Amino acid sequence: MSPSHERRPPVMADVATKAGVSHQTVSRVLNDHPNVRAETRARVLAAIHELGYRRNMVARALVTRHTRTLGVVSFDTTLYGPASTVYGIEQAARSAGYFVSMVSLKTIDTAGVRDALGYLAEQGVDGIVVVAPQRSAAPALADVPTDIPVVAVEGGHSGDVSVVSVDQVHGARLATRHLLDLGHETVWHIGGPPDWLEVEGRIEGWRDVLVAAGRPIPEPLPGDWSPRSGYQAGLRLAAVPGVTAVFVANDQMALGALRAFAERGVRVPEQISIVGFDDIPESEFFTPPLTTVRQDFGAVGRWSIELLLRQMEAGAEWSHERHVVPPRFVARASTAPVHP
Amino acid sequence: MSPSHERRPPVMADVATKAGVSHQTVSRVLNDHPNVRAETRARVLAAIHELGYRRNMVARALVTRHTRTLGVVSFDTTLYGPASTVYGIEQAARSAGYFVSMVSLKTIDTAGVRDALGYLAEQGVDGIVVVAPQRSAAPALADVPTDIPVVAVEGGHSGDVSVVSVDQVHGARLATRHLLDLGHETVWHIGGPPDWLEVEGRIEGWRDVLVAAGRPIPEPLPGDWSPRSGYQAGLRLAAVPGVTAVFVANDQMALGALRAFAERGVRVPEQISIVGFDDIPESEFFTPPLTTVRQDFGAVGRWSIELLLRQMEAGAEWSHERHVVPPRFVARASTAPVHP
DNA sequence: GCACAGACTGTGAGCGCTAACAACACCTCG
DNA sequence: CGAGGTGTTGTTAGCGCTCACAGTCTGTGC
Repeated sequence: MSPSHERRPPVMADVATKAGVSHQTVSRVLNDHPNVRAETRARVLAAIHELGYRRNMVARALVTRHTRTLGVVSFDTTLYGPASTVYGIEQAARSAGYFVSMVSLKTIDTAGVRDALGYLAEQGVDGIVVVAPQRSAAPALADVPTDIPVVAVEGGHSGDVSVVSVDQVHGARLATRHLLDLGHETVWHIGGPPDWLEVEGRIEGWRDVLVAAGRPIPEPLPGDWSPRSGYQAGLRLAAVPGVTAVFVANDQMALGALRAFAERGVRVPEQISIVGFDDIPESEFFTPPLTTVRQDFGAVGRWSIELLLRQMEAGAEWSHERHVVPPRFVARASTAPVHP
Repeated sequence: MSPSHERRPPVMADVATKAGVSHQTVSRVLNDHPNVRAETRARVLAAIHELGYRRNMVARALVTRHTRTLGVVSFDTTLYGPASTVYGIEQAARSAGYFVSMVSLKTIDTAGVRDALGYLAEQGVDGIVVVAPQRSAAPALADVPTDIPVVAVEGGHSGDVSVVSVDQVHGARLATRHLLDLGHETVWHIGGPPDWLEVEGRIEGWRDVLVAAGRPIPEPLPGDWSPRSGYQAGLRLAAVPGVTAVFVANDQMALGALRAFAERGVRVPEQISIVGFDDIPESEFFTPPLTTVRQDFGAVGRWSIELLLRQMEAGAEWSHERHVVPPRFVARASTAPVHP
């Protein structure tokens, strides 16, 4: 009831009074303005400490017109890839002095992305990173509020935004070529969910190599990134005679396939060679340790912030940039020369 | 140069002018105030649409004194547990109409947590969830700014904050008892990093059951959650004669141990039984599929928001609450009766 | 001794919004 | 028919901060 009871946190004016200066001088101390006498600064600092004063960034943002907050829109941050990317983004943002406001979408559709961007814009974020690897996210990026910089991660080539991505095609080529080099006649493929751009890139690279080598191109098996879908595809593959090499679109599905083969008594790599994609921390300890293609998600996160900050500095006269992070082939024990 | 060139986004006053009303009426429309004539509302809405107006939430927050943003402090969101928890938090927060501002710490020390809390407080978040499973995080929670509600996930009993956690002790008991029930003389343990509260809980539960059954208590082997550390511990265990059952503090280390045993020619579960903890999506497809204890991270996330919101509503006269999420034992193929 | 630069500090306005109150129209009812 | 609601709108005053500008107080050079 009594207003004295619910005492409000101290504001700049309180500090000023206590230190015997004007609120403006307090502001100068807080913003490291050069023209403040050392003795005055000390007095202000003491008052701040004594009162437990904390600057109200909301009021500051209202006048400076920037919040030092970046928005991140992502999809299922439970998956290792997005989680690592977002982690990289967050670290890079914070070391550049920015906060991160997260929106994780349950499903990626144009409306969802559009809404998320709208919310973030209302919040006044200074820039946005969209980790939206699905094709259907692209249209939403097209009509983003023009006054706020956006970087897409693994996004489409939707003209108007900067993009950071891993060279999926190249990664798939490395995997496929490795298998052909081991003497396999052809390579089967377990793919990811259809709408994903990465999935298309991996199929493209895989197909390229087979075509160039004049090998038969088996129909890719469908998957959804989950170990279970890899397991089911593996079961089907185990029943197909003559399969000796499989390129799987991610490590988790590769794990499922490994399990399926183990159950069917198909020995890896003696009878079938498997290559995954991602190089999750577990892959090295699969049975057998998985040969795979590493994506440097941390680098993707860092680069997305790098491009975003550049774009924020440049302002309007900014030409959109594209950065490609190279994948790296990691040979382990799940592949072997074809046994005659 | 010309100020007309860089046109500012429209503000409430622009909408008001266009609709021929006062800015206050626009505000009323935006806030769903009942007392606005339908015809007026329509005119305002039209003006908003036409101008592409978006409310400035920063200005709004300055006067309402809340931002509709929740802060989340977490540790290494690359790990499955924290990632899933944070995901659950984010979803629950958003469906309650809140944004989430993330801070992921690289290392958890008191200073780091304190800083993170300070930053978030400056940002004006309405509440904070701290996913800080280490003992060293507790002191920082003690001196959190008193005016802002905080919920700790897997945190210590640091008196002053609400806590959501999984019953680690119970989970460990389930795992250990299962192994004893299968006829194993005793159960070895590969533990997590020392500072973690969960680690202590799991050791406690494991030891309890062994003590109650009057079994010998082997020295726990150290680990750091990584598959590699599990692998190394597994290698050491494979060299110890008479080991028939191991309870591993998480699934990733269990994977490493599985790998170590495979390399040493120790068959699982025929010669050694293994139980993990967490039930990550991969566990079901390990070789062999891992018997483990499931933690419902999604529920943890949802509950933490639930408690936080309650606390925010209650305000000062709030007594701190504790919610415990039960773990669930999941039997699979990595355990078997001891072979005589 | 006075003009003048330079260092330091204070004053006023305003960012875009909401809350509180005032004002007005229109109705109802004794 | 005037007192008193009730619905609808406008006016004013901040929220806590920074920016632009105006002082004040030195010290320096001629």
